[in-house]
Amino acid sequence: MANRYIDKLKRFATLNEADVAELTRATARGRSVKARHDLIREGDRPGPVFVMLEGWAFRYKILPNGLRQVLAHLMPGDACDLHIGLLAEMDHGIQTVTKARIATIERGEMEGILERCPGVAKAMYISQLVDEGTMRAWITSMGRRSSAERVAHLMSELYLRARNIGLTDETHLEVPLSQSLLADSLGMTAVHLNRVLKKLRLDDAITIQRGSLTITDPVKLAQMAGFDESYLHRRLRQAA
Amino acid sequence: MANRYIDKLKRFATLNEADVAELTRATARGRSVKARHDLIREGDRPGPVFVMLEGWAFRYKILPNGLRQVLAHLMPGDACDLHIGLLAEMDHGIQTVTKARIATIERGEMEGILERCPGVAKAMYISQLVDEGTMRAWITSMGRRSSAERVAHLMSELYLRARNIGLTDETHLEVPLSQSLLADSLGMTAVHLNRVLKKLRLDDAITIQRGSLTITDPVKLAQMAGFDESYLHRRLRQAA
DNA sequence: CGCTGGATTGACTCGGATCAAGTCGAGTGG
DNA sequence: CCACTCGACTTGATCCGAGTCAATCCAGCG
Repeated sequence: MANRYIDKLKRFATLNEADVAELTRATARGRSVKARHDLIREGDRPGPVFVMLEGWAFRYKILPNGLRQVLAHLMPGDACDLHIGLLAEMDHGIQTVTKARIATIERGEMEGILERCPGVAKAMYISQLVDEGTMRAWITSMGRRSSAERVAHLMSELYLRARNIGLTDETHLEVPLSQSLLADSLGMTAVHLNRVLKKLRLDDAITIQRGSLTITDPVKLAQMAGFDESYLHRRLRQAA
Repeated sequence: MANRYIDKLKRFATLNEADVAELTRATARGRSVKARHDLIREGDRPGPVFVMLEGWAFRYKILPNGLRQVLAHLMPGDACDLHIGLLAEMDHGIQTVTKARIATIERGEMEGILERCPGVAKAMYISQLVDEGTMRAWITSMGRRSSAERVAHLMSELYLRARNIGLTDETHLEVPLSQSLLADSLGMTAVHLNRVLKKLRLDDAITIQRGSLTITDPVKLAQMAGFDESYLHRRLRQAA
């Protein structure tokens, strides 16, 4: 059975059989969760590390005035922070978008894995660095890109990440995110997002319809996004 | 002699004498760097982990069109990513604001410390989680707060972080950041930042003059920022 | 004493928010 | 099978926060 988490970690470091066995064991039990369910809420005490096996989720914060900001999208193979258990409480919530299957790894077990399997530890740390790079890209987008550039950039990010885990065909990808969720990801209103999407459609860059994203012109999209894919770190340091 | 890095780590976990000795040794040699000097540039291959002993610096990205986005401010006691060496190249640069003193810890040495000193490792991981929380707060600010709220929020962050390392008196703090640097931190223009600062001054919330920040009304400031200081994690998990 | 880089202010423009109607599609129940 | 409903998407009209452009102002300094 496919385990996208292990597949993803393999992209970051060489895993030997023992590593894979250990990871397979740790993520064997997956529980199912329904759509729009909070896996954890802001203020909660962190539980075990968890890993998305199937389905999408997102990290978010709610401001006192009720506004929501999405902080990251989690797709199959993504995990929360490795050391999440060190903090007393969550500074943000994580909610599923779709039905999902989630594996949880208890804190002690995670520490054991990091200790026993240096290859896995390396892959997990790289994965975390990549996630941080994505956050920096989001800050940059929010601060210094126009709304059309922001949309193009997010779509590029989602497309490339999905492609890395085999969720795309040539130009096409299932994106189960509503426009209001996308708007809350990009720091704009749903109304304005809708207009930007229309413009991108008319410019023959991308089309989103019923949860299905089509990249009409990848080059144009990447250009208008000012997208630098190196931040998703295809170029990893080779040496040990 | 004061070592703000060790002081800061002590806030996150209990360090025994061996831990302190190890850290003292590792950060003993500090080199001096002049103001406005790039410690590392986007695209560079990461070198050793480094730690700010004195002075301020900032992480930043430059977009193709020349716009700059500041991603984080580093003050004494702050460090770059622990595992920075795992990546092939930097996705952002780090530049000093003022003259600074920097300690560098080679990769092998850092691995040794993480292995030999679990207390230090824990403190460093918590410190990194706090930095990530700060990034999430920035994304939230950029996406969903008005410009005045953003300014108030950043000033609250800087004040509290500075207070944690003993750089403030009651209401007062040296902030060596120019208005254009602040504007690039907050995703706005220097002109508009200037107007917002004026408004905050007239509202008797804060005053900035010649690099000196005065918090006139801390309560008002925190209120208008919607500032939740728990994200700087004063409440850490107690248990081992 | 004039030069220079930051800070400040004013006049004007524009991107994106807000407010207000619809429209469309997938269920749901009669 | 069709009317009803509800949530998500679209579109238009208007408003306002923030950007842009362009002058100063001011302190520090060679």
